[in-house]
Amino acid sequence: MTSKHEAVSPKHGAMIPDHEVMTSDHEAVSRRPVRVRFAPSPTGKLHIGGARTAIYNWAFARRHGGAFVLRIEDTDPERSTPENTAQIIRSLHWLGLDWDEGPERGGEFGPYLQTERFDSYRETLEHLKQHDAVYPCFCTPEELAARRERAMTSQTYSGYDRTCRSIPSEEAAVRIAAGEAHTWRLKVPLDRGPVTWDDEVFGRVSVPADQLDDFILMRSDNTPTYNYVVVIDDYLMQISHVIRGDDHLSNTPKQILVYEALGAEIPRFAHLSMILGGDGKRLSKRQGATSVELYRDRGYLPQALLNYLALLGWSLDGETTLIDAEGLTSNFSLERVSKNPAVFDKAKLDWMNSAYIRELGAKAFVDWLEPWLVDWGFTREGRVAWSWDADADLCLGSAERALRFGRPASPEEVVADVTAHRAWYEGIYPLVCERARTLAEVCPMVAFLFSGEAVLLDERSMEKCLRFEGVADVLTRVITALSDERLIWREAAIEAALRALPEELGVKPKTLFQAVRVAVCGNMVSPPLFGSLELLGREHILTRLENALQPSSPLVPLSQTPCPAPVSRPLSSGVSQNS
RNA sequence: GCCCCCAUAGUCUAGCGGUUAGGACGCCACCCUUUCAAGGUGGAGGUCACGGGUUCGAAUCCCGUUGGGGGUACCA
Repeated sequence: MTSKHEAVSPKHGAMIPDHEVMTSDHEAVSRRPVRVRFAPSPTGKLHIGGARTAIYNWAFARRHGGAFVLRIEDTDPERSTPENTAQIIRSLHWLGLDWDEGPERGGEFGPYLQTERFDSYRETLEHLKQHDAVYPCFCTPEELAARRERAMTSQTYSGYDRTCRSIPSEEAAVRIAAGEAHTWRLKVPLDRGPVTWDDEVFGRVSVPADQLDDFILMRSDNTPTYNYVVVIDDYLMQISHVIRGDDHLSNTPKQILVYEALGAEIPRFAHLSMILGGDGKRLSKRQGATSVELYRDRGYLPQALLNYLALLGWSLDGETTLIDAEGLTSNFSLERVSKNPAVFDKAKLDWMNSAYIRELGAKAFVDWLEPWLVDWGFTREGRVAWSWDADADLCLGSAERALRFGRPASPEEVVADVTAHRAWYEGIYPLVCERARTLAEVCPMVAFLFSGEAVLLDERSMEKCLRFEGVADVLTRVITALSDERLIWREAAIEAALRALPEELGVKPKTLFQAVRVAVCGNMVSPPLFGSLELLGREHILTRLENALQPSSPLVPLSQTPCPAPVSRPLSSGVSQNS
């Protein structure tokens, strides 16, 4: 770094005259090898905004054949945990992102945990001391706070007043030697004009010189501050483009000053506007789900979340709404990143997720569904029944209102069943693929397939579809038709066998089919009837139809004592989506 | 207080001096239909935040105002 000290002009940005040229994507990547990083601090789970930042970095790196680095900013010992780091990495993997360098993976610019890089920060500080770019400050936090408050009320505050900057270096050395507590501050050049850079997203940004503060690089406990370490790391890791949240926009001029003090080449900056909640405020836990993990647990597919987040603040052409990882990595550009803060719209995510479910295919669908089947304890043996309370909306998939009866299968039993009857489970896909918006909705939608010979009948549905003059005749005739040994138990054949009946019985098709639907599925809203009949099997169908003939016992002969609904998946993490 | 940034229908966006302001989600209607969906067709919804300029012509360029966001820490 010493050799570069004189090499770079402090007015780095001024060398390129034309604003347009600077913001063009081509120019942005032609300067040096593309190396970008995502640098979360492990103080919580991967936030939806962080995920988008990661996606943009990743897509940018892949698009330009550059390197994508994962760096963990764990310098805050109070809030950082290894568990959070592991969790963030898991979420990034789940989203389908991969990186070239990072913790666990390694790389030639490591280590990638900031807590393992303290030596670099101290070494660099020595370098800055030698170049007279920093000075020790003996002001105590209390003094600083008092002065700040005073200046603030007189409306003149613009950073540290530089009291200690005028202390002669000999005197400072003596005080340090005597053990006096001190921090190290950046000596901002007094004759420095405004700090200006050309942001890849925001364009030219300029901050007046008098706002530039001699901020602290090294605390009195000899630990470095964020605005210092981020520069050292980006510099040492040879990051070419810093793509990050717009909450760092105001930090950028400070950081540029550190680059200049170092004589280091200044990377390109691209700031991403915030993601807001429905109330127009910054997305926070109060407004609903904010972590990637929570979306996974709510039944969203990573492809859908990736797609949604990618388009929340970036557009390919203003027309494209569905774009996969491949499309993203071959088309992403910072030029088309929006400056506007974006409101997170769950309804659009839901739509997108349903679009991806429709494209999943039966095989992949079962893979995704298996954990949910485990949570609900569903096996073909059919020992569980579900019901929804009468006030629940008559729509598919309202798991929160579910009551469970019977004895759910153990996870091992479920997995074994899915493995043994793969084809049968794949048969669920066509029943739900055009109906389910999330994986979480699937199990309640097809619960009637897992209660064996019986099903819980919804009161309102019985009222509407099963209580009419002649219902017994209708169901009896259906039973006869379906009992026919010659009937091949396939969807098409079942349909053919039943199609003729309404006319024969002199009832409307709807009357007959809805009666069968309620008797078999327990509800007047259900997946397609004939496919459901095929999957359930002739025996159970006939039993259920006969049960429906008994007006006195509309409910199943299963235990009618509810047992607790599953908690690990659909109802996990309890935060309600009230936005 | 001071500094920086932003502003196109409820939401995400296209637009980069001349368009009937385009697309998507959501919403409404109709078609399809045994339910719910999906699909198809059509529709409502924008004084392009407001006010001044520049220009023959402004959503687009400039200046104010308002509103929102961020920063202003020995947090990151």
